[in-house]
Amino acid sequence: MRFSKQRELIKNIVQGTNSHPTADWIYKKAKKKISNISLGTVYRNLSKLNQDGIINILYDDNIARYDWNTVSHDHLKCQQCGDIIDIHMHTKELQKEVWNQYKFEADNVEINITGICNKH
Amino acid sequence: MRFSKQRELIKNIVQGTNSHPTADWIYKKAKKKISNISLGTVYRNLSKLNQDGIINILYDDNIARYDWNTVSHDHLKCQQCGDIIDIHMHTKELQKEVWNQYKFEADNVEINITGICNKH
DNA sequence: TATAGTAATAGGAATTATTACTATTTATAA
DNA sequence: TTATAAATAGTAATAATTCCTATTACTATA
Repeated sequence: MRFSKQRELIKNIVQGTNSHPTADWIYKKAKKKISNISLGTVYRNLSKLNQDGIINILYDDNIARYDWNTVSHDHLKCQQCGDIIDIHMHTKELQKEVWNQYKFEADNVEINITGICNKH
Repeated sequence: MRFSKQRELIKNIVQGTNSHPTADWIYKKAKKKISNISLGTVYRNLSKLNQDGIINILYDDNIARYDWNTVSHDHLKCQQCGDIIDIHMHTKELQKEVWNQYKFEADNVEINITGICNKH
């Protein structure tokens, strides 16, 4: 992958926040540094960075959000403030269970939990 | 909730398939019976039926799919054929765990597992 | 039963999110 | 340097969803 300052900026923006930003949020932030950056560039690079395992995509209902954390894949979503909190659950047992029960070869297990976070 | 033949039809379409259809699929199917039904009507009624607990919404990446099965909330998604299989996992322990670890009051736990199903 | 008032519903337009296309620019390697 | 392949900006297209206003189902009254 060839270097580009746009991609570098986009990567830094994602890696600089814990807020699981949307493409649009990243675009607005990027515009402050490169004023003529295009939204297409943002989307293209986000998906490229994801393909290379540098960042992670998660889907909050029907919109894509981006996460620097490529290890833990579970999330708590607060229904009151909308915050999304990264957590790590032990999923190996679940993987075994779906094999035993359904003969399904699990590759990735993702747990999304909604509720009320400890700020309320 | 007032009766409408559009909603009745939409409910029957969702309840008549195991394929976790998208809004667009339901719309096309509905058009065969009510040719001028609008996509907005389909969306509105799907979300109304969901609010009333008659059907269930699940998100396959960023597109909404609808499920007659309002009990089991976990899914296996095959990466080969795209099929989505309803399963039921025990999530009470997970609920307890997030309370103990994060003081997060879990309301709903949803597990999405991707991999290869037993047809391959 | 017929009618009038009203709130829910419908269709279609509008909005939002994402992807595709193309002419131009830029990073990199010979 | 220069060739060239990849990336960009800008714009148009598509996809997914929500909003707006005319229409309709339902209820109470005559």
